[in-house]
Amino acid sequence: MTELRSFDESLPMALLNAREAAMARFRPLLARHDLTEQQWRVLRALGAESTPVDAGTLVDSTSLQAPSLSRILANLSDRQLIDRTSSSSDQRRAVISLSEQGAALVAAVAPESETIYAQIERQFGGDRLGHLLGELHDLAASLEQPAPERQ
Amino acid sequence: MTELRSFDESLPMALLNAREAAMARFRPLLARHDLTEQQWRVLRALGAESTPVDAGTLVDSTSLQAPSLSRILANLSDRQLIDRTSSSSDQRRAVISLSEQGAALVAAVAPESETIYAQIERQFGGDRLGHLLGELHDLAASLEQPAPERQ
DNA sequence: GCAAATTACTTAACATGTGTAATATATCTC
DNA sequence: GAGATATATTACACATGTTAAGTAATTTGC
Repeated sequence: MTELRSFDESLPMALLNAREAAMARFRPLLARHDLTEQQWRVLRALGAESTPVDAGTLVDSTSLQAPSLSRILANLSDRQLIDRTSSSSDQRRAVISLSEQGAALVAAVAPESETIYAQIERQFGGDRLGHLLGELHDLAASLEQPAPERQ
Repeated sequence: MTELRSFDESLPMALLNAREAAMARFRPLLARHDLTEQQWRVLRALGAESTPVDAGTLVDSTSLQAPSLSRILANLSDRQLIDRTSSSSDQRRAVISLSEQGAALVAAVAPESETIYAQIERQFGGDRLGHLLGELHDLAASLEQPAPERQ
């Protein structure tokens, strides 16, 4: 009989717990600004771009599903945090950018977010955290490769 | 002006992406057995216990909220995957254990899960993965400590 | 140049989950 | 026994995942 590995040895559970613990630090900040995690992911992604992006790009960079993103964009647009137009060369494409208000919100959240991040680095160790980040990226990259056939 | 750290440097995003990548490997397995991630977390937690547990214990071990757990238990109970009684010594306490069917389901999923896990270890390196798990546990542990006051 | 296929995005519908608050019900404390 | 506390469930409002269908714009093949 195959023994199932314990909770502690489960990679998905370890990742979930670590993320939960990290988000617990950030969630109050987002709540103060009436933002869900996903809404913040979108605003953050937009803030990272120097030029307006289309919805497909956002789907990729935020790891959200297209229907979820549509709803979130509608919400952010209602709140006037983003501007939406359509590409002149391809009118199917939505072109999205931070509005002035949206940019101001990102600018307001950023320093608080960095403060929290600095706390985490002090507690866990900056170098150690940097190394962990690298490992997480590598792990995600190898997992995105198809599983090799067993020889 | 505070520059927001890029997506790549964000710990929550890195954890989310890594978890997504990992779950992508496991999700088809769960789907074949008509289980959501959370339902599986509960069954797995129950499978790990040698004795029946109460709902509060499950809340802790699965990182689910009590109301979510209640609904999930109702669902699993409808599907006869768990048995629920109440403690004779304290009738507020729900006493939950895997049913015979539930144990059979866990036993059916376990070997497939281990196969997937072994693939991940082959791709990423077993030692490296073990070390990463340790770091994730440590990170979660330090994050669960209250943030120290800045000196 | 036009019908058919494709692409990009949106909308709908449904199930599930989160988060907070309110509600039994049982137990404990005085 | 009255009131406080603990355990679990229920209720509600909302966000998200997922699948499917819909709309409009563009490209392709003839």
